[in-house]
Amino acid sequence: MPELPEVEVVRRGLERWVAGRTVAGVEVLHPRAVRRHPAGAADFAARLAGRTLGVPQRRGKYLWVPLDGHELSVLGHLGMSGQLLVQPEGAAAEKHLRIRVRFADDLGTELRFVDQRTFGGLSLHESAAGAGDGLPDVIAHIARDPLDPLFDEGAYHLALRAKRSTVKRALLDQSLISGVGNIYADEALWRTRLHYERPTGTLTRPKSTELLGHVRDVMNAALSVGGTSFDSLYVNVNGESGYFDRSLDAYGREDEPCRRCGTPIRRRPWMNRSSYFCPRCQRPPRSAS
DNA sequence: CGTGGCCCCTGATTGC
DNA sequence: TGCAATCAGGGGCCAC
Repeated sequence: MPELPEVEVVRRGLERWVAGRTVAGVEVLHPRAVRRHPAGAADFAARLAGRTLGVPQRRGKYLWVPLDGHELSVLGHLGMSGQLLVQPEGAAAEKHLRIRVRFADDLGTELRFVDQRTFGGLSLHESAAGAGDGLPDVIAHIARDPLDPLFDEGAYHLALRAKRSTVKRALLDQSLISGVGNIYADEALWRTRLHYERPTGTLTRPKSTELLGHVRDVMNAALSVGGTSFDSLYVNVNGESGYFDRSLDAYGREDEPCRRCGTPIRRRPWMNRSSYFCPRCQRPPRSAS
């Protein structure tokens, strides 16, 4: 489940259902699910067993759970199709169940990492130097996300202007601003009336500020209704869908009328994905088609 | 060095 | 019905 709002929904679910619990045993059912764990599946399982889970944290689309002592954290990324589910111990295995975490208590539930496309995974990492929240060292280069109180807006604007790139690429650059993916990038650009290929160097400070405001607004709105779910692939830890798909203005609305001007929304192939935009509200820059 | 292109994987859907 | 092509909320890696 991809972008910031969906990952935050999962983080909250983990905080409620697994924080404070002690791991009894771990089963890795697919090696790709722990490929970011350098020492391999057996080491991952062995080092997690017996540890107590702290309060889950998130930066952008990454989430991590500090272990007791806080020198080590479980890092998770959902990729395109990953799910973290809290299931009854006896529930039938999901088709794409990759990792199972059993607990040493009698609550009767376990944590499952389910991932159809195996782009996501779990791994164990040391905490970055000076990070009190157990931030794993391997994601120290990921920028703070726009909902983080410590997000440095001034530095963000400067870095954005310095890029020799286009605005949507910059929004998706997780080292510049994290948590934004294809859906919320298109939504924020629509709200700001910006074309996705607008060169970053031509953005004025007010326009850049407006775009950032829309990124925050659309993410907060999505978060308040449980995120965006088109299908059962994108659910919270209890398997429930969010409702923000009903509120999307651009993403997935090809040929449907723009809610501002009625012009049909267009879809263009872009970076092995798609960009959705209103051809009237979001005029392309001179150099682009 | 940044930047852009390609690849990793499985499954649903569409078109011939 | 069958098969190929296309597409999907991500990011790492590697040529330029």
